[in-house]
Amino acid sequence: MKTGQDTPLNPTINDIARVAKVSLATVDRVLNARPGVRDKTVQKVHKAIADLGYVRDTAAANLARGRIYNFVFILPSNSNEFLSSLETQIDALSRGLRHERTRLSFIHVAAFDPVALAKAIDSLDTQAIDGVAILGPETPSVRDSIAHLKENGVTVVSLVADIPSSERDHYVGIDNIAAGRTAAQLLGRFLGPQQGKILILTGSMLARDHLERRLGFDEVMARDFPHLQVLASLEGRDDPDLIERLIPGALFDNGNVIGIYSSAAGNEGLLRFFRSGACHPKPVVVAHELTPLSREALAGGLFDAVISQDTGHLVRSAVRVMRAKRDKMPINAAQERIRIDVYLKENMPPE
Amino acid sequence: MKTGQDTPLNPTINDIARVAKVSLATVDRVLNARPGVRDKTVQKVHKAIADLGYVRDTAAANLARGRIYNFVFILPSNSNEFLSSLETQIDALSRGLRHERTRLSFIHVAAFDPVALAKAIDSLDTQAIDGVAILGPETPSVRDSIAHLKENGVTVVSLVADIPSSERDHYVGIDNIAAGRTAAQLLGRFLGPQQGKILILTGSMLARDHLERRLGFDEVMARDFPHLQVLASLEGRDDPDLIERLIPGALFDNGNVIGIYSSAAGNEGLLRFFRSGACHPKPVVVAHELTPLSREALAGGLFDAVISQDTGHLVRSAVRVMRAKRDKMPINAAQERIRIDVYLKENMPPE
DNA sequence: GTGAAAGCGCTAACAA
DNA sequence: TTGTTAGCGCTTTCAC
Repeated sequence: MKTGQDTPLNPTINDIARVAKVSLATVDRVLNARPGVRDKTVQKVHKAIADLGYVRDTAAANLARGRIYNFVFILPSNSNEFLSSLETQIDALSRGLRHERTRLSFIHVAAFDPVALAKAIDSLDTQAIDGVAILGPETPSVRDSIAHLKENGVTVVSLVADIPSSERDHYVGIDNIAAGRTAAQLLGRFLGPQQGKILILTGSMLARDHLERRLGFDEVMARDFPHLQVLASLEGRDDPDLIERLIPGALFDNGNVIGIYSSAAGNEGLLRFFRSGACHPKPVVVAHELTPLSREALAGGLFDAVISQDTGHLVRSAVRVMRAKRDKMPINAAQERIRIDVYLKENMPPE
Repeated sequence: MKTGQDTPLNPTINDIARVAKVSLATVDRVLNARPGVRDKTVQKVHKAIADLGYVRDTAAANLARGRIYNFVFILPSNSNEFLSSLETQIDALSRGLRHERTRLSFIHVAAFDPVALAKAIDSLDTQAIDGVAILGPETPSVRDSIAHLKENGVTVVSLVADIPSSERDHYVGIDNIAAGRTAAQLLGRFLGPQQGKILILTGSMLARDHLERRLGFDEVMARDFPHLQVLASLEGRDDPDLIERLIPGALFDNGNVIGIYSSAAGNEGLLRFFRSGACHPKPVVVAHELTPLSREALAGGLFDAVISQDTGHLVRSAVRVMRAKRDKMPINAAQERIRIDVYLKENMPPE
């Protein structure tokens, strides 16, 4: 055995109270940075904490506090499979967490609409809420609204698309540049030496995740596959109907499209187009997000690869991070890093 | 808002004691299936539990119990990057869990040696241990040793390679058949229409994970890529030196090897061979496990794809599962499913 | 500024 | 067979 040989019991607040020669209440005050303690006393306590290597037992703390964490997810009101999966996961986790003093809820805001998003954020009751997870565009008004949340002590995480210029505490989602690079690599390798054009479906130029994917995609295409010509992005606004209408024209105008990178939501439109039989030979397709529809497409050979992020992990991670930030506890970076999942029909998870 | 609208506080044992008209102690006895309660009383309590929808607060329970979970990992004494990563993760998690009443340790057993494994399991002090995670071969003696653990109330999970014929409580690891299928798909797609032979490096025929990978690999090769000829497995016993010695002969004997599936540990040997410059043109290579060495090979183009399982997830999942089983709590299947990660040089996680 | 004491939800002696 | 009571580690009144 290499670890856990001896079992020196962890010090408790009783120990530090004893060592610092103060009462439990005082230890608690400095632990929680509450006012009304003389500076000298604070020092004494901190010294004892450091000397004993004290780490607070959050489970016991929460039990005593009777605290209930209240977290809100703000999501686009758009309807697509990825979002409903996210919502399903929130509901499921919410049920599981009812018995761990944590309440989750979500609200909807018009997609790609920074003004509506800012308004929704501003309308939140900062007194009643401990943390907010935001999936939406990055604009000055959104940044301001986030700053306002932070001022009022609310923890903020960005979800799926980062808002790095804001004061958000953490970003929960994949590295979208790397995701775009991965898509390019797959498409390029699968196509082999043949020459032709690549069509890119995106959602909106306002969505940071979509932009970043395109960036990464172009970079690898230019570097490794110069014989493939990447066309301008088709903006589908994550809307299946719009996408279905746009595709035929784009394909016809350009000719010789041998690959498609569907980098946003709305796969349904693309699939409807394929199923109409209007496309021979079928281009190699790399799409995003594993959903019932994309699974089927993968299984049936309509999609060749799907790049995905696990919505369950996304939601669990957002909640863990918001809790940790709230408790001023450290987060485990490795556990919270959302993986860029690559799915072929062979490694799709069951169900 | 869709969820968490109202906040009906969860019932506690006080509530069920009141409803069932018994004392706290009796409720506790029923809850923990302790003896010495009249059947009729048990019924009453169960009814109250059901009526109120009571769910035990494990955090409070553990606090009161002062219980310390003691979990042991049994790992091959083999030295390779995957195993050391696993050990690093165990150590790291162990440190993090010191303050959550959980102690982790690991012991080493000669690799691919069922007798040594069974002996190691038998030598465990079942009184002092709450759970064991086992990474090793599946044989009758191992099964018996596991049965013995179970009889003594120890939770058992199999790790990385399943031992389905035993009474293990859970398997923590990837679906190795699907992993093999994925490798075949990648190799086949990357190679395109060219004809040639595929070399397979395996560890040991005793290792169930290795066997399953080969199974899945062959299935997809036969179905989708009949123009590729899959050779017999080269048994490298996860030993870099042995592998380096075996490869040249295998390549020479067969000729026209255009793809390699390195399905076990010991990538180092393969890489040393490549770096000796003895191989032109370099075959397309799909390997297993993301490690410092395989990262480098991926980045440098020596490996074309790496199939992996996250050792951090593996360890965390094993611990969560052992804890849940110990507490007779349900596990979240989705969270505990270990993903088959596919890495290209583009989507390697940082560091 | 500081401390004493009650209590969060549960368990475990010890009595009865 | 059942109940009483004193904690687990921490927070939070309410006094001093």
